[in-house]
Amino acid sequence: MLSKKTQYAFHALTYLAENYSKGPVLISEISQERQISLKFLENILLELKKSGILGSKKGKGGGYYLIKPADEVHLAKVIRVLDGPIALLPCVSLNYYEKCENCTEEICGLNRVMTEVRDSTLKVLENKTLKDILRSR
Amino acid sequence: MLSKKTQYAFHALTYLAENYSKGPVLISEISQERQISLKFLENILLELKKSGILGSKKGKGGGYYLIKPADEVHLAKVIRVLDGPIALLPCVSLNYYEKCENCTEEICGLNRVMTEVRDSTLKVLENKTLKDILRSR
DNA sequence: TAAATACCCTATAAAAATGGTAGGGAATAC
DNA sequence: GTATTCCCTACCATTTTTATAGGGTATTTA
Repeated sequence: MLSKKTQYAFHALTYLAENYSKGPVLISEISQERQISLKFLENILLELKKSGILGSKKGKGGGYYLIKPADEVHLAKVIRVLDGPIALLPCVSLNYYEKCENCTEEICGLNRVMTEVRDSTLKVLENKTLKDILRSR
Repeated sequence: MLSKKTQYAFHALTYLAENYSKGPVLISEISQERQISLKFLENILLELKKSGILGSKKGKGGGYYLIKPADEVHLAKVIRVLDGPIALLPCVSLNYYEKCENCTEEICGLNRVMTEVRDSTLKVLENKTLKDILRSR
């Protein structure tokens, strides 16, 4: 399951996408509109910024904004930034790979099946973008 | 990611499948062969029994055994028993559905996409069985 | 250049989930 | 009736999750 953090991230990002033309948006505005605890949201937006999804501007008239248009922000990327691996096992993760103990990948049947699961999940998440989850369509 | 519990369950179940002809197998034997803490494994096997995947026999000559042949035990079922929902959001879970707060499903874009993810994941996990993850093939 | 604005960063903490342990109870075989 | 083996409940330590607090730093504007 996706963490609250990731779910909040999606809510915040769609809000930013829907208000793209307004320029930088205040954390407090997103917090109020999407009912997310202000300080928690602050951390989330910071992580999204560090990962290159958002930009920010300080001082009056500042706030957060999408660096790329909504249809270039892939859902898989957002999940990876906040929740980490999408795969069901570390040994089949593309971005967070870790070797299994007590299990040789070549002969491990679970490894084979979970690779299949990963690929079919990514086929969706890497081809869907923020644009696909906007409210106003 | 799958919990250790679920991963151990798969290891135990494949061991039982590979020794299907032997009849009931001791917890302690599975524990040793697959390097799983005895008491932790005990809990796992009990859950698998309660959910109808395993049968058990007490007293001398007792142990745990698969109720159905390996190719009738679907991976999705095992995951659901030990880890709960397979879906990425409660509001798209088939077996553990919960309504979202602050979000109407009809207009929620995330709901639509995560339903797609769920379906593509289940397409794999509901069609693969223990037989597909055995070591000896 | 001072004051207001708004993001930046670190630390802390409560609550929940995870991973594992303990010990006696109940059924079965001999 | 005794040894065997699963059954069941409770407990515990650690980690992760979900926040909260509070000051720091950069920017704008007057």
